[in-house]
Amino acid sequence: MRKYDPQKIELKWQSFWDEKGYFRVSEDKTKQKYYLLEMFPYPSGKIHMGHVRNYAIGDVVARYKKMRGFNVLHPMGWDAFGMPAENAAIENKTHPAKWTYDNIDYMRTQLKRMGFSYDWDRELATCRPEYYRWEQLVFLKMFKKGLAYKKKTYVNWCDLCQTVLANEQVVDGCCWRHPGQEVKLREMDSWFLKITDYTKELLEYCDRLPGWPEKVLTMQRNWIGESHGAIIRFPMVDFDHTIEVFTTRQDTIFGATFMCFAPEHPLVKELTEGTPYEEEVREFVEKTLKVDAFMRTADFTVKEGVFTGRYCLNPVTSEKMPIYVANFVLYEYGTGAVMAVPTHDQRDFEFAKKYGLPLRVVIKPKDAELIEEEMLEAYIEEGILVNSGPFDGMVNTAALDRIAEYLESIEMGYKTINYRLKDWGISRQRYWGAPIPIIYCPACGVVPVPEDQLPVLLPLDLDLKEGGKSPLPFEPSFYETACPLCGEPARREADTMDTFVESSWYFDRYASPRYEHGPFDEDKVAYWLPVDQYIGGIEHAILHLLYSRFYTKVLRDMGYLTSDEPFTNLLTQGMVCKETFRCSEHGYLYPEEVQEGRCIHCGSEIEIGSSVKMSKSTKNVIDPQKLIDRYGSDTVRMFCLFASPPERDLEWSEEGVEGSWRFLNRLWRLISENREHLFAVRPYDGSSSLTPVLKDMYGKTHETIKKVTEDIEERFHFNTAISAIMELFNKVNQFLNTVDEPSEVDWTVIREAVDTMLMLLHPIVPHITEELWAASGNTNSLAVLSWPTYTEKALEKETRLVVVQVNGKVRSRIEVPVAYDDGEIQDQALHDERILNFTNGKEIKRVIVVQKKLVNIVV
RNA sequence: GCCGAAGUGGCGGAAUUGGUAGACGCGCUAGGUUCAGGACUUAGUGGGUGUAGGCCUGUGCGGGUUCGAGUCCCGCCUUCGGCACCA
Repeated sequence: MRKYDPQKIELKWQSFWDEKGYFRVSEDKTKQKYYLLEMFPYPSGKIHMGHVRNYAIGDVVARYKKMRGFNVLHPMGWDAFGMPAENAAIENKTHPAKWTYDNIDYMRTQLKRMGFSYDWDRELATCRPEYYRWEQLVFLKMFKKGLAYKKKTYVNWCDLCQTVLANEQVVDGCCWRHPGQEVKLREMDSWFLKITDYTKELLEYCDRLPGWPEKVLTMQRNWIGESHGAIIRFPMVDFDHTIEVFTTRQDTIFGATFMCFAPEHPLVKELTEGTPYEEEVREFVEKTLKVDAFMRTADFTVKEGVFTGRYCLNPVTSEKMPIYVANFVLYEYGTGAVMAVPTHDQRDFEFAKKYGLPLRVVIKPKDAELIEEEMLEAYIEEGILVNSGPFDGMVNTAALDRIAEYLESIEMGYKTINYRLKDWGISRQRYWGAPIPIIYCPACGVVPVPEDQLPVLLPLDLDLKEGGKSPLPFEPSFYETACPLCGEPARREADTMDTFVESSWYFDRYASPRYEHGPFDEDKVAYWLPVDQYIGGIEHAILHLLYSRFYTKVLRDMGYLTSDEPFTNLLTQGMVCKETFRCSEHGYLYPEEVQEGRCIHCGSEIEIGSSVKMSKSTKNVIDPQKLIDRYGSDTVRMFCLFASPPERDLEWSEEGVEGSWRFLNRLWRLISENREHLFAVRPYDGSSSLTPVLKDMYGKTHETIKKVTEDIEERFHFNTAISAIMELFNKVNQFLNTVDEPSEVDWTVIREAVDTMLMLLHPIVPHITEELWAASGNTNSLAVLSWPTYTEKALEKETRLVVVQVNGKVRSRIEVPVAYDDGEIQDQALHDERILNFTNGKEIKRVIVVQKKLVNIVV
């Protein structure tokens, strides 16, 4: 046989699998289904190491499950709408559609070159009308159910994106796509999806997803942000309104001495209009809103506010409380207004001190007094209620419920739960997205596009505008239409949907991707869904994974789906990381711009930075295509799986890739050099008796099957699975190195070991294993073969190793017949020569024998 | 501040239920092969110490439980991730 030439054999087997159609699946009720899905890629241009790792992990599981007899659905598609396409199109003077479809074509060949076992017949791209028409249909159904609505409100705006962002897309007060680009609040008309209708279920089901990492569930729980408290009503003085406030501290109600509004609160304008305070309040509101979200919400920002000239009444003390507008009150949280209790809340305390507002202690420590004038900070510990009427003397935490009930009895409030989660803003003022199927008629108002007029096509014959502004509102051929109700001229909605809408249901569409009579063929969806195993990056812990859960529940309630949750099991793989190179002249450098520790542009010494996620901005990227060209995809796959367990970050290592390459070459040589011998015998079947060395190899083979099966099945720990196979390989190799002329029986045992290795390695490195499998005389394809099973008999041994400790320290290891019981083992251990050195002349206090594995002698 | 995860050789990482710490791979050292390099191959490789059999020590730090602790308990430290003027 020739030497290992991955380029040749990999292409050969890829077309073999393709021609045989091994990975095309249909609903087969006689088999157990297994839906394995990796997060679909954005067609950014070419695949990166993150994709390779994600899809290598998924492919092992898919191929393994197939070998285990499951009917495996393993689809692939493209998350194809989104801004990068527009930006690239403007830059390269092309069209987002062309850019996107070209990228898809290239990336598809790359994925095929990796040998992933996808059912390519199910491929979908979300930018195709055949896909987004159903998204528009579901939107209309949501609109009719009141789950999609439009409102004018303050939204997050990114200047670079030229669009609105959802709350989930704001990270540290900045745009998620543009770190450092501060998000501004802007008052706009926007479409929202009512995810808050499902808040409780989304939260409750966090406890019913045992297959999800605790980390992701915690992040989702945090994001939903449940807090138990009460709504309290404050009647206003000389103004016909009652202010409602949410608080978790209703126990402090007797100490509430003033009220604060968020600057965005619509009531602020009403309260001050035409009063002497109007001007000052307006100035303050404007000034505060100009400050970006991050600075405004930083805890070092000084608490500031301005008096509105209005008062309300404390519902339990009837005391007059001045109403302020304050920068620290968040409009998005609670009701946008807070009751201020300066004695027991630090923010309120600072605010009261600054503006000379009254303080009243209502909680005191158990064994001390608190005097308002002497307080230097708010008292926030547990304590005893004082100045609280009928509640005096109670422990404040115990009084929470009682005070809520009291407020309820006087109709001044009620117990409630508040959530941080807000409705999902999906309007985007961008071009490359799915049009929102709505028409505005001067006479009839907001009118949904009739379902039989779907899809509302995104026009492709447009020129993009510099800076990213959408051309849709400027394109009469798009926005000019007739009202479906009255037939008069009307205007189309020109906003498109957030691309996260497309990715919230694509996994359902894979069940029937070509279905033309609705979003889903219900029988097929019922067969395949939910996804049994979902695999992707942790960065989607709240965004995509929360939206998808919400959509699943909406689609279920519309009757499309029967499952409550989209993904039964979730694996969040770690990032691929690499150190960075930096030149004082040229900034970050690509690895190829560095030679012998120097910048190839200026020759100055480079600075090596710590290992961070591979990204274009830090230029610490490795192009997987170059690796494939050099080593083949099997080596790349193996490296990704061997270097670390999937949930952990993967540290890039050139030497590590070399190691995988060397192993595959050794495997190739082992089989090609012994091909005739292997070819001539059948694998050992366990019937004839074996020499101890051969019995050892036979046992090791079956141990390896057990270990690898458990590692893949139970833990997805492919790194240890590969280690185990390497151990078996080393054993076979060592045998061949020490025995000059192996006998026929020897070869049968070797053949079994080699066959087993190829079967176990197949999901990891499918091409080389197919080639070697065929080369050693097998006629069937590994891709459709059954996963090997181990026999208990093979694991049985004649002797076992027992560790002997004296006072917990290992002093000897003895080989005993397996038939020995604990007493016989103990006896032999006590008479062991090495052990006698430690026990001679000492009193043996105690001897512990553990599971025939270990003896500990206490002297 | 709250919540979560993690800390093991020169490096990536093993040790699944408390029972041989460092599997497997990389790197390194020495030898073989080679004109040389690479590739391949043999042996070694936590630290300390001894001519040697060996001994001592060792899983972030300090305690504890146990015959026995990387693993369990208590108290810290560090790193990473999430949430956070959340009322």
